[in-house]
Amino acid sequence: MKIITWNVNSLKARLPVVLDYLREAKPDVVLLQETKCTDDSFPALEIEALGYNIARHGQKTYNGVAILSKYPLEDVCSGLAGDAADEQARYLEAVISTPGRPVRVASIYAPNGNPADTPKFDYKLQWLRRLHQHAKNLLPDEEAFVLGGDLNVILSEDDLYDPRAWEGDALFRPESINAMRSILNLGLTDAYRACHTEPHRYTFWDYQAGAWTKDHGIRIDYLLLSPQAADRLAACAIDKHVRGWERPSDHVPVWAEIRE
DNA sequence: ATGCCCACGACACGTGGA
Repeated sequence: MKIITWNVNSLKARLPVVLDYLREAKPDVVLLQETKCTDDSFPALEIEALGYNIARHGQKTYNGVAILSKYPLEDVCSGLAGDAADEQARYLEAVISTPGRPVRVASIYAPNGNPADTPKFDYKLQWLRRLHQHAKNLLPDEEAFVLGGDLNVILSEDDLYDPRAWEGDALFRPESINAMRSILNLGLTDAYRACHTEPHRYTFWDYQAGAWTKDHGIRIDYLLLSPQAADRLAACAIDKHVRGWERPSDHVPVWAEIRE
């Protein structure tokens, strides 16, 4: 089963690129972030025409996550537990019902958190703590699960082009790194790092300052696997070439192949 | 040292992204 995660930075603005990519990559499951559209205005027909079932959790203008699947979606649940007052559409979970072994997946859009001396940063850290708690609650069920998305955390200096450029940024603050490490330390596997050790492989390049042509990127999009999913991991890669397409997202897709 | 670019909402530029 080929599962991809992709922050599209507006599904409506990106629809031609998304459809081209789905036709090229033929993923079974797609975890989308920053759809930036309400559930009513989600461009479902064009995506369903390619054979996908859709679960969506959107809001106007900001955030928004969705799951596309060639297999039926079951047990769909929107919103991250731990704060009933949180109205930002950043988490959607479902079970992919295959003829073989099912896989639980989540599409995750963690808060950016900048500027780091404001309540936005506190919200980011609190949100990551809630994600930690939720992952901890899932693990005893011993299911294969894949938490995929834009975690908005740069884990190490191997995952960015220039540490000085990111010093003090909410994506690279020690508190953010520690919050994400504590999630990994529950026993989750960073699928890309399980398959590739070479440094400086990125998933995001800023639109500004020629970041793409200079390869000034960061790695902030992840597929985090439960032990039962990691046992079935066959391959993982970053589809970097998509960043060079016409009107691209600033993020590119990351995919993993999970044996059925 | 800072902004560069892009998307959105609803027309002008402010907000948010990372």
